[in-house]
Amino acid sequence: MTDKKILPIIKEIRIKHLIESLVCFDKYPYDRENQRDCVLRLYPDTSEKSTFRGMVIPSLRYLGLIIGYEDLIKPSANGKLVLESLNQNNTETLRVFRALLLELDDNIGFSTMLIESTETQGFISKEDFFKKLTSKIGGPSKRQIEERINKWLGLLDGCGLIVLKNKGTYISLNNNGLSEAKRDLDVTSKRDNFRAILFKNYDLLSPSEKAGGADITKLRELVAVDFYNNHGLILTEYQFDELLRSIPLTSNNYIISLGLPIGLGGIGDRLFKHGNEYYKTIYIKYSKDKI
DNA sequence: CTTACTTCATAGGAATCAGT
DNA sequence: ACTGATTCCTATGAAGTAAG
Repeated sequence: MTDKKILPIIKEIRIKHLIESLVCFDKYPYDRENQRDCVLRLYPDTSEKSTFRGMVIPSLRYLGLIIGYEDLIKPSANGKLVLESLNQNNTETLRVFRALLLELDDNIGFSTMLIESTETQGFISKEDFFKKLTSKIGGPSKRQIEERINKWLGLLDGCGLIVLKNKGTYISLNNNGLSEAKRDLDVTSKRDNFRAILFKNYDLLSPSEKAGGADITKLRELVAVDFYNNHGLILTEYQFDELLRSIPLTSNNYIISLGLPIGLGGIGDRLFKHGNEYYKTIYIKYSKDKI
């Protein structure tokens, strides 16, 4: 039984292009035509098929920055974090990118392997690293596997988690970036505030947004942005789900009920897994509302 | 008109290509 | 050999169509 990881191919790894494209998806949510035209302006003299569909959409989706398909594409909550960081400065945007990327990377284990590989010399040659990886990364062909690894390393380099030296033939860790990202991904500092911030943002929703239960997708976004703007903390979607699962659904003060997707209702949303079920909406009832 | 089947068009992702 | 762009493949679903 092979437990080889399948590493997706990320065609577009230039952070600048990724971010500017993401801005397009944010500027025109659920408006494919304008999203396309906006993105194509970033790639002059290229076709929709090659850049918009061939590069930008798959890349942003793999990176978890957009959700939905076809006419229902918009930024994810993680994508919103990146977009919010644009109000700050470039350093800050890279910080958000690093944290999100390191979280994704944990599924593949690059950084873990790199930490092990570089502890004696401080670096590892790309050749040696490839040898280490080929037994762990699956793919259709050697060349494809190498391209995927190279793209991923390029991303890690571009956001400051690693440093590619000597034209990329040597890899070393960017210890500052890596430790900052690890701190940013530490969930303990977020645990205490989570319930209060969740409830606060739930309460802020309009009655129509709460009718029939509030969209968990929407709350993920609001809560993450609140954590970021008001506390400087990076709460990823994964962490939101983890924390939401960790709070009791009933207490003396409130009752939380989760709603299943109805019909096609879940399309364009990332559903919330709790137990063995996937939920779309959340409804909170406070005990002071009791009749 | 409805139904059951076929064809067509499109999107997304995988793989390959081309200029430097 | 790299980097950026293009082409290829396949699933999905819309549109078309002919028989009942």
